[in-house]
Amino acid sequence: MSVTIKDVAREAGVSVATVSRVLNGSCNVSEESSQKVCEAVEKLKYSPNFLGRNLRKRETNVILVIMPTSEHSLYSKIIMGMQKQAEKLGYDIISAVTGSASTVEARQMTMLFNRTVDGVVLLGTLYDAEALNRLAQNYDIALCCEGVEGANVLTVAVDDEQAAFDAVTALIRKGHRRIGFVGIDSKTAISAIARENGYRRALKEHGITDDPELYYRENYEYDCGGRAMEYFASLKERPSAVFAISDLLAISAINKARDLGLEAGKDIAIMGFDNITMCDMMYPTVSTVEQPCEKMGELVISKLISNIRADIKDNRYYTVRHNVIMRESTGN
Amino acid sequence: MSVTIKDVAREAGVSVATVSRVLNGSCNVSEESSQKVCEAVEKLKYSPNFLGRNLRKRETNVILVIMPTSEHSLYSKIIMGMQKQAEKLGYDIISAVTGSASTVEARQMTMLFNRTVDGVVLLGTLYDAEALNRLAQNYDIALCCEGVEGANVLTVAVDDEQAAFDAVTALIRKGHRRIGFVGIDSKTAISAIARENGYRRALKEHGITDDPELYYRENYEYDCGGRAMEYFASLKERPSAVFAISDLLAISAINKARDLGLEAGKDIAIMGFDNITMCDMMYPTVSTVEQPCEKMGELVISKLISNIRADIKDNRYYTVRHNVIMRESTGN
DNA sequence: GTGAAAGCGCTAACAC
DNA sequence: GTGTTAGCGCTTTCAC
Repeated sequence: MSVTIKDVAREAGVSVATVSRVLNGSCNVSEESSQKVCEAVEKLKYSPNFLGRNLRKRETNVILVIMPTSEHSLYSKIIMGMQKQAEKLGYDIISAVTGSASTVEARQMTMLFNRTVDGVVLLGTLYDAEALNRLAQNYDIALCCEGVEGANVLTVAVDDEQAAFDAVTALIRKGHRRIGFVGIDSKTAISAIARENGYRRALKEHGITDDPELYYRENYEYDCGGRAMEYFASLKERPSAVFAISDLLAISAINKARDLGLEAGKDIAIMGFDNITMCDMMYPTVSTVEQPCEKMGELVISKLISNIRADIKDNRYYTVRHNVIMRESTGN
Repeated sequence: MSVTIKDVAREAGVSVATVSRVLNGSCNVSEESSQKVCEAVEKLKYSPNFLGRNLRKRETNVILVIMPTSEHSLYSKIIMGMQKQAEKLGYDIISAVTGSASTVEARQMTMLFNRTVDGVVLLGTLYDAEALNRLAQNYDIALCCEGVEGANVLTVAVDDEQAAFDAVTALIRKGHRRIGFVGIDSKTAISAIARENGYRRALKEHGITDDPELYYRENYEYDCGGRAMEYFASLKERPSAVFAISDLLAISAINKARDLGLEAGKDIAIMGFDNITMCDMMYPTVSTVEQPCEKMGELVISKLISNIRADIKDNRYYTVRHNVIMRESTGN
């Protein structure tokens, strides 16, 4: 039923080797043969079976991106960057979503183990450092956006600590001295911890005392931002500003603040992190820290493909430059 | 370097056939052999090469989802539904993003032609009916969310005409008689056209004259919603309500209305379509038409997999039930 | 219950 | 410049 290289060879009156040569752009083939093969391909509507080709060549030229959710504009933008770079280098990018389930992630990783793809980039992962290090010995993997403490694996991310420091410093420069922190209750979320450290360092370097009362930690779910705001509003001395480690949390906080009669940007300054697309569509627009998504995507793909092709693997941690963006939610 | 089935066979002291049987759960294998094979697999950390397996079996058990953008919560949710159903049926879902470039879409489709995947579902496509019909003769494809006029291809979507009718009727029931329409300037976007038709029928059935002045058509870009609102506001007799065929357009319109001193839900009612996640996070929250995303994903995967396995293909157009959701942007 | 061997579609080494 | 052929890793018939 399916037309194979043999059929093309027969139709063109040449051997399969010649057909293969034409298809793969080998120079050692006469103009005439080439012509005949092309006609046969056309006539039979032949499309080479890549299972055969990939099996033989032991490569697929496909990279799989695994992410917890596709409903995050940050990831979408990073993937666009990956795609751009991959195309230049002759690779295809496909993606899969785990829904933050480690079983699903593991299942998707089998595409790497069973050689269906040449490499994987993990946009946030549930694997721990030990597992990643073991994997990296036999396979080409990379982390993007979110590193893992102790993992000696190719990683591309912003300097979360410095980025948070810069964001909180921007709030301090606007005169805020009492700044609430909305974070994550986790020992493993390395970016969340780094952002918290950046917050703390900003306070310290500006001589502001670190008040344990001003921390709210839960998880990345939307509603947590609102709960944080409720908590802050309940304080006898409520903060004049809030730094949330994700835009979604910041947006939730902004909305809850309004319910409580506080207008973000006027009564309270609120700052997020990531610069998701929504930030610009909100009322008020959301101040935040931008990650250079496209650049991150391009970089991680370049490096990963180098690894795929090389014998010695580059397992460095690449830091890309962030950018604090001030919008309406922090006033003015 | 890579460990193969032969290595396992040697290690276990059995033939490759037996190893294969164990791996594929065949019953015709002794407890003892099975045990030995499992130990060898464990010891060698063997993972079967699916290129070999898939080549031999002529199937991959992978379905590719191609979409214009991954930055659309509608798509994310549909894919979650697909994944759920695919897992039940022993398939994996991978996805790829075209960025609305037909060249990219075509390239991604080659994964289907070259047998890297068993089937494709298109979440909106740039192919025309003729091309789709030709493709469907040789390959298993399905459309989801957005049908194509004249394409005899398995499709799952809401009844856009009826959904728009219901949405506009809801506005009319709230007392609006002058309702602006924000749509798309296209002859091929079947869902956009259907939604426009639904708008028109709602007016007609409620005895409202169809005023050509109340149409604004451009494209799906965010800013178009704002431009529509500027246009409506410039009218001598501006509409008291606006129906946009996408939530993004509605949100853009809401924001622009505010800039113009009009509060959505009070001074003007604004309604969207899709029920993207953002609707609930906006101020005001956005009234809209919900598509049953998860259900659509499950259905299209079930049907597509049936087609993959069957000789005669089901190319019907399946309609799923929508749901009008009234929130703050339409008042009360 | 098990093994030998053919063959899935392709590429590439080798011979001419 | 071209053809023959081995073999990528796997499943599956067939024979025992």
